[in-house]
Amino acid sequence: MSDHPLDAIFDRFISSPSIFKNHEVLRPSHIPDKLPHRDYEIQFLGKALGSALRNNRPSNIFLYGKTGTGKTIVSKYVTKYLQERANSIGKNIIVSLLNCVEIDTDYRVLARLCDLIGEPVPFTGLPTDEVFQRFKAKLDSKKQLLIVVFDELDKLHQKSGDNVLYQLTRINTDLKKAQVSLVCITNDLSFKETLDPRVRSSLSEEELVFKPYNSLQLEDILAERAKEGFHEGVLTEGVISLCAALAAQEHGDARRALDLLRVAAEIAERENESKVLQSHVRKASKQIEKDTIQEALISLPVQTKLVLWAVYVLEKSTLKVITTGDIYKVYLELCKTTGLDPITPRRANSLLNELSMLGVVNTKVVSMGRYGRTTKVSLSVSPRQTRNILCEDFYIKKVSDFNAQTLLGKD
DNA sequence: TGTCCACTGGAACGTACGGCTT
DNA sequence: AAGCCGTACGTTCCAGTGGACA
Repeated sequence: MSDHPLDAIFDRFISSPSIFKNHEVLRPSHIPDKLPHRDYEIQFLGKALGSALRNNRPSNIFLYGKTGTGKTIVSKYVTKYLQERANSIGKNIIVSLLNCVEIDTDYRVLARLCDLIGEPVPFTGLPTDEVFQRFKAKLDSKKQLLIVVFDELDKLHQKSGDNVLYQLTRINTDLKKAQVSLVCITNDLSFKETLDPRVRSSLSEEELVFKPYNSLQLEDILAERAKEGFHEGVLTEGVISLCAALAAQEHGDARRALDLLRVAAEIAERENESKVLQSHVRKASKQIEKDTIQEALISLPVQTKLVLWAVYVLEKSTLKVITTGDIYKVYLELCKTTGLDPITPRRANSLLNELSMLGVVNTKVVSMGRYGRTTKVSLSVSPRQTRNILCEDFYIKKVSDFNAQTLLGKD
């Protein structure tokens, strides 16, 4: 017991005090008591939803703003307190926050809402219409207000259209006891134009745009959280402002700023330092970028990985410009070697577009006149990292030393 | 000025699967 | 057991297109 190989490491955790006082406070999901620089937004939403306490159905609300501008947290902040106050006077308000990145079909939206009001439904098997009927019946079984917050609504709309939105905006005419209000959040400013006009007008009875934070405002936000999150004096001079400045470069994203600060402190702790230094923040910045890419790549389906590998292989070749045609040629060869059934060019093209959405590759549609119209593709993440991550895959391993040169030479 | 390449990207459809209702 | 339903992944078909070249 005295000479366990982990003793040295574990002892360090026991003996030296943690940098963190409360780790949770530094997560973007935490809702603090104060939200600096969002007073107006909080008041606005509070006024809009407050009418619920007076038995009126609140207007439907549209919230715009880029990522990390506080849309989600302000919504949570306001609805949480609204629920508390409603409970204290015996009113029944249910709030459902739906993240449309995960809940991206009509069926899933309704299934989630059903779960919430105590009408569990299977995750597949029922007609969507049936789920809606059940939801409506259960909801109307007593007097209550349901506030549905659609976070990143554009993702739901993109995949499944506005069917469910239409139904939900109309539902109040059918309900006798219960009422439904909608809060829609999106970071796509032009999104509203793509909605069905009927849905659009009833969804945006009220509207609010969240402006990005500037560097100073981000500092305030970080300072506020740091008070609770860290022991006193562990953040050295300039750490907070560096986090703020780095995040402000990326359109004033508060989530990013918080992540930077938290990860920087984690790195400091791992390095057995008692204080967080600016160098830790820089390391954190690199680390976060790396993690994001890794997460995106590792979970890709095999076919997508193979298409990406084709891009990688071509990037390594002497070719100056990579087009979809070349990628497909290489892809077919990769399929031969790995023994996988190839997908069609059409499908490969879709996968390439998905990779572009993820920010893994750059794509640009170009016309080469006589020589047709195609898409120029390039890797937008480090090739070395792409290789390291993809080569963990069973199939990619088989083609890890594939050389595009011979193939291109033949043509 | 018109042609025509090498695709792009929308739409409809097919298949496999888990899981429901009757 | 039969008949649906939603989801994921893929195919087939094909009209549309930007711009270098004859």
